[in-house]
Amino acid sequence: MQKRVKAKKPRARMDIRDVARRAGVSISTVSRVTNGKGTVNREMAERVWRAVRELNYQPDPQARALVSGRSHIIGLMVTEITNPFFPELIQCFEQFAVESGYEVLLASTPNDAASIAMSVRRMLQRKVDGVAVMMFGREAPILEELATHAVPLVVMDGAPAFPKIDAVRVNYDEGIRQAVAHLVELGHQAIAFVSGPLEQASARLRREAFEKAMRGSHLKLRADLLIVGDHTLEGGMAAMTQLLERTHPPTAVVCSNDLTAIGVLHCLFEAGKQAPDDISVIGFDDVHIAQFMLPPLTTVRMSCTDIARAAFTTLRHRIEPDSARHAGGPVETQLIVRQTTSRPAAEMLNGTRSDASVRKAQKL
Amino acid sequence: MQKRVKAKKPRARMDIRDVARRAGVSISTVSRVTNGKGTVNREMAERVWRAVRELNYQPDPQARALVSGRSHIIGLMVTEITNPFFPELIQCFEQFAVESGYEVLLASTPNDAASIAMSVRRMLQRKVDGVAVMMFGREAPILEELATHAVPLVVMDGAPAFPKIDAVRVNYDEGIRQAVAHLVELGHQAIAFVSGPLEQASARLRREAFEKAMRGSHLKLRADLLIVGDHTLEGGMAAMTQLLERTHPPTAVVCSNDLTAIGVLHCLFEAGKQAPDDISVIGFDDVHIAQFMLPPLTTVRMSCTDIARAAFTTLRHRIEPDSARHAGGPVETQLIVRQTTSRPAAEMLNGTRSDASVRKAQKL
DNA sequence: GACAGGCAAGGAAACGTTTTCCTGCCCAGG
DNA sequence: CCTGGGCAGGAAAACGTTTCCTTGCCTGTC
Repeated sequence: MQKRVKAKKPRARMDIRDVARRAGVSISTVSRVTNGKGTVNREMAERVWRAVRELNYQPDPQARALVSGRSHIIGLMVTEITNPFFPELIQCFEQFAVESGYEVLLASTPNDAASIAMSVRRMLQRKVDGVAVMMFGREAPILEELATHAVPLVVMDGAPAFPKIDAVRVNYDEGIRQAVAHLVELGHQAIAFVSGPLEQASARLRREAFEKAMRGSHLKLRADLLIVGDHTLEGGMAAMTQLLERTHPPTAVVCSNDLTAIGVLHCLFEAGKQAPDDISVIGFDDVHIAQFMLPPLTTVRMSCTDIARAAFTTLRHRIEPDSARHAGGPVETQLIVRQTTSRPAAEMLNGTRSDASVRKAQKL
Repeated sequence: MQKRVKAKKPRARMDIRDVARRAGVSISTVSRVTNGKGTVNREMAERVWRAVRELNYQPDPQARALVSGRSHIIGLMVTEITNPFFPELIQCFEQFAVESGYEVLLASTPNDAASIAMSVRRMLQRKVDGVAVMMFGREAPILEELATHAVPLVVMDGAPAFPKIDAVRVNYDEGIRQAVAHLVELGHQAIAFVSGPLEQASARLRREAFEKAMRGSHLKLRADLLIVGDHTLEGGMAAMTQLLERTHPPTAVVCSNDLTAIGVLHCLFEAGKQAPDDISVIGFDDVHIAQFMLPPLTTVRMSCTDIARAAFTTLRHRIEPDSARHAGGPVETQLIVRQTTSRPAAEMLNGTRSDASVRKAQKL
């Protein structure tokens, strides 16, 4: 009776019962063997594994989840998926997850409370084992709801919004310090900063890093050169427009992310100016496309692989306390000098405006 | 006995039994009501719905999937998630999916056979109700394996690789015809085309569209101006490098996607030239960032919303035959003229090379 | 030598649904 | 008046696992 004589439908998938039958053991034993829980005889385990291989048995995740309560799915919540940094991050994260036998459920929500709440609901309903969130403005409601349900959580871009929440720590200070130092060395004195939306922890942290860096130099921090943007291309344009209207415009601007910097570059272009001749520009993230800008963008690099790894490892450690905890310190950042920075034009130092071509002549 | 006196753990989630009890009906009735299957008394249905609302009952997807065999999850397989067109597409797709009560399982695989096979396995294991694939080189193995398991499938970028597979149709011809016509009108005669990897259906289709468009003009199609690229920034650079080495270089180049065009722009920059003065450049996709290039990229727009909608609707129609089928024809494409195209420099028409600054003078 | 204790393995309950089967019931048609 | 058929709704089976409980056996200790 090993094979049914009149098997009407050759069942698509192998059952745990099939394995048990083939190995000549009970299904409990098969379960114990495949999950590595409990104690089993060596030789018997061997038989089970062989049967598993021969039948190409793969347990049904749904059934498994139903009884164990663990879905082996990790939720990944992002806003602004349009920011090219995110796809890179998502890909890395997914890779780590898959390697460890997890699946990734994506929620790319608009940044309004209603959508976010909806996404959280969906995650909860699917019984995700953990959630990684990226770049939210107001993460409080999420954290609350997820915490209520005891879902492990990690925020990927900075501040531990609540003491109990894991966060991957990023050393924003160093990269931005390098950026400012680089500009100072080139002779800049009026340096502007275009931040992201300040509800975002990462945006706040970056701005604070800038302020710290400025305090560390001999330069004074001019409040009129601190613009709050929104981490988008359009935001970058708007910010630069404001900056150009200042009576004493900056000679350099550092941006909270690359998208903003690209927007700034574009604004300059529309105003008939360009980096670095008229104004030096520095971005943040080192998105892949940054080096293809015209001219290639000087920016601060932050490794998405590092962030993804840190996030996943921390999360996994919460889910399976036996797994390795994240080793190593914060994710480091580092200035990459390309071609949007140079010495400020001489007359700009006096705070007067002038025509770019004239300045070029002077530089020669 | 409505409330248990000594409820030890207030169960996190409401059960179908709780609803049944509260509504004073059997669980079968609750199931029938919430799924809209079978026939139920109006007034009784009302009672059930009220109980559902009051208890905030949400059925457990795992249990539901276990018995019904349908997971309400749709797999989304993409390669090259780095291409900024994809995030936009993903977001749209997810939105449509969520609106219809589906979840999206993301698989952003490298483009090698092993990874793809693995992703397919994962999808199968999770019992996805359908799969949408985007931009694969060799989709054959996927299609085969998925077809074996009778999983509905839609390919999002073009050719119906197999007669039985759904595909969202895109009218590549029109946009590219407009692009070529635009260049012809400006007076270009030597027009190059940088294609994507030809294993990709969409890349082939776009190239054929270009050939068709050229045949439709009085221009002759020069084989030495047909470069095959790979849809990446680096590929665009490499292609332009080749083109510049031609004894009779083109005065205009149309690219199979925006990334390629941006690579081309960058190559020009490194060679001390620039669009459109030295060479006109046209992209394809109209990625959001295209308009922020310096100068803003002339390109062919293809709506990611349209594609996502078409893909999801077709897929859903396969999954639930009662749902609406996709209405409307192919997704249309359309030239967006920005600033990387202009009349060719006079002396370029003779096929000689010259210095850009000299040419600028001539133009005045 | 009896008995406690641990270990290996099987049996069966449980997880939360959908779906099949079955039982009344009402109504219409002969 | 009897009967067949459809409809509303309940009981129970099924889905494929994990996990708890039990049993038998072996070992070491008093």
